[in-house]
Amino acid sequence: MQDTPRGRRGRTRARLLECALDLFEQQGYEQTTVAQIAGAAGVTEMTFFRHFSAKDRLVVEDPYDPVIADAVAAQPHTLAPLARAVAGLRAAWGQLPEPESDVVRRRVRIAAGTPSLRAAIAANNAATEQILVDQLVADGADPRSARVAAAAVLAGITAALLDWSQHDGLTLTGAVSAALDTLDGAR
Amino acid sequence: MQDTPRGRRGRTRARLLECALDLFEQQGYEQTTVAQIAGAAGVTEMTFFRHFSAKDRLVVEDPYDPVIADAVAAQPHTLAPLARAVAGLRAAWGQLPEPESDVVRRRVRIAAGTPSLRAAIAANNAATEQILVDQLVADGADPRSARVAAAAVLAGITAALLDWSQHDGLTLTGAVSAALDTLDGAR
DNA sequence: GCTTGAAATGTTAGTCGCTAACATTTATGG
DNA sequence: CCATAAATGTTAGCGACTAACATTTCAAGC
Repeated sequence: MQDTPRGRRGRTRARLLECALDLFEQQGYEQTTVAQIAGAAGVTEMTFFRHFSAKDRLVVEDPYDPVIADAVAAQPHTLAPLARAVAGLRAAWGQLPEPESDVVRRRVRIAAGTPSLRAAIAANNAATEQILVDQLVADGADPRSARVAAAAVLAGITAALLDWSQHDGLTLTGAVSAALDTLDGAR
Repeated sequence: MQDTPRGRRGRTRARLLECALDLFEQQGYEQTTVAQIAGAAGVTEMTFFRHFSAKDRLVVEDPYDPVIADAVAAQPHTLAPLARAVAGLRAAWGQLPEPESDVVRRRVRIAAGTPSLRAAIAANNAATEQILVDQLVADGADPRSARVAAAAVLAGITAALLDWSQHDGLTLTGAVSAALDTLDGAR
């Protein structure tokens, strides 16, 4: 009895999301109006904003913050901030539930081709960045280095995600893993 | 006879910028309306948009793209993508004209406290990122690694800038230099 | 079955960022 | 002094988003 869609309520949200992704893929994100999405879902513009606080929330999803802090904390404190952040994210990734690549890919693909959405993703990463910073600092890292390392790692992973979404034949996990290697200084 | 403000024209742009920064600092970016800015500068809303294509352009400035490509190209191709990007930016920074810290700090400080502006900065970095990627790839780097490295380095430097703007007693150059050290794997 | 109360949706009206089409002023320079 | 172009103004409108208030829907208790 968590938040599984039931009754008519949960359905509306799902319908809005589905209609929106369809429209975005057909005619582009910027060209699609909220009124169109609402209309396609058989609902009012007002209702749309009751389910999604903003248009970009259809594409940008909140990250898995809680797992990350723990994973970073578990890394050896002898590493430099960047290396520790990388090691932490590598560990965290293993613990995350394998996402449904289909939906994720659709969303990320749309985001990849829309500058304003890429910006929205970056803004969304701010929360995760803060968690990363807090954990690194709590483990004795210099605050300034921690912030730089956290921002760099998240941006690197995000870049890998955007790239992954546009080329078939790559696994999500593989793309992220390769990105972490690069951030670790690997060729 | 270049673009030195003269007559009444060049003054308008400067006045808009000045009034805007004042208002932003007094009441915040989001709370300040374009109409207010225009009014304070004794001009119409329409005229504002003739000088700045969007509200955020008052704060987010275009980067110094051209220098970067050359600097990256000059780095030894034996380095890994991340290391080469860091070395390139380090070299590029030395060639850039020392900016007027006052104005820069004002703008960055405003951006640091405004999520939507941080997003705008990220969007603005996209162009520079592409240049970095192109140069790294041209020098033989793997495209995927190049993208990750470029995104990471730019995000790291941006994070350092935002941090620098909020703490007195730091030099811009020092902050950037320290960020590059962190990205290089230094403690 | 009927009522009740809350959740979901609708209506209306408005703000703000931004654009377009067209008119008007202002400032040179020949 | 006049022609021409740059700079500014006017009006109208779109799209994202918000607020205040009215209405429908639906499940639970009597």
